[in-house]
Amino acid sequence: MSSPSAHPKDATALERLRKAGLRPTRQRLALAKILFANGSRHVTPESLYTEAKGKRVNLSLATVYNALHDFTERGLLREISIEAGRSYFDTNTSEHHHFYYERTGKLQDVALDSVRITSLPDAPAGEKVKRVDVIIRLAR
Amino acid sequence: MSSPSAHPKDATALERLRKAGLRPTRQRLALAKILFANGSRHVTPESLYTEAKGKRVNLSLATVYNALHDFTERGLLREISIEAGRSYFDTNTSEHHHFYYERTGKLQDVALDSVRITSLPDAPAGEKVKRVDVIIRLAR
DNA sequence: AATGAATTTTAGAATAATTCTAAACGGATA
DNA sequence: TATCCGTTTAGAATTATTCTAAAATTCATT
Repeated sequence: MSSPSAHPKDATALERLRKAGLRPTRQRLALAKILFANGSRHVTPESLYTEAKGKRVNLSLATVYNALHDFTERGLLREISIEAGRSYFDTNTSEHHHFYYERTGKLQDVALDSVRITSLPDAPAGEKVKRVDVIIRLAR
Repeated sequence: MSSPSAHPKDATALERLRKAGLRPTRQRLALAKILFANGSRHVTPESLYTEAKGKRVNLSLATVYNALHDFTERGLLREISIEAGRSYFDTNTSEHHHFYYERTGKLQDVALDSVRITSLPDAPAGEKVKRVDVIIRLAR
């Protein structure tokens, strides 16, 4: 096998991991390449695992869970909870919102400025607002 | 044992179930009494099961799941998904939002009018906006 | 290139939440 | 009261996720 940096996109994945302070292991590099190759994506651990396997990446499901959590902790991903019993990870870590297609379970980004929130309650004493999630649930 | 309607609150629970088209079984009545006795509440299947057991209501966890889903389908409850792997049910079915205390996993209602949303994107073609959920995540 | 310490990966077991199954039960109606 | 059909139940099954301890890999140092 050639070294990872022989391919153009590896540099990006490698840089990302380096900047995040994560050791660029073969598995993390492969996952980062899949996740950040194109635009914004939403994956579940299972979907990412299947996709990686499909690309002949040899790794275990536990590693996918580990990587998704590590990436999230280091700010490379954002976790979204929409439905009990299924977690989603979003490669778009900037502030934004979501459409959720209830029928299919798919997520779609909604630009931050297309939802205008002009008032919010104060945070209860001793607490700070960490994030405001807006989920626009869609049905036919 | 006295008949359920011998107690004042039973009438309310009974009525609720009747109106919703749900057979007022002993288990459903007991759960409805617990859920709707006071103001707005947020329960998990497990927490409601434990609470019912504590009150000497004899039922199984599966029944709690069944009842929560039946109640939700009939509009008596609203399901909220905040965290993967845990579902919450809210006795407040009117439109409103939530504070979510990440540390403790507790939910708190936020009045509809304390969050003013002055613009929303159009629903994608073929879809309708079913609901807009705003979750204000709190941390210290 | 070899060494070694620390981190990461892995398979499989363990745990947790939820759903399923099929039998027993109970509420509604005649 | 008899019957029908929805409901409850215990326990098994399923699904999602985390844990565990051993093996492998990375990275810094020789």
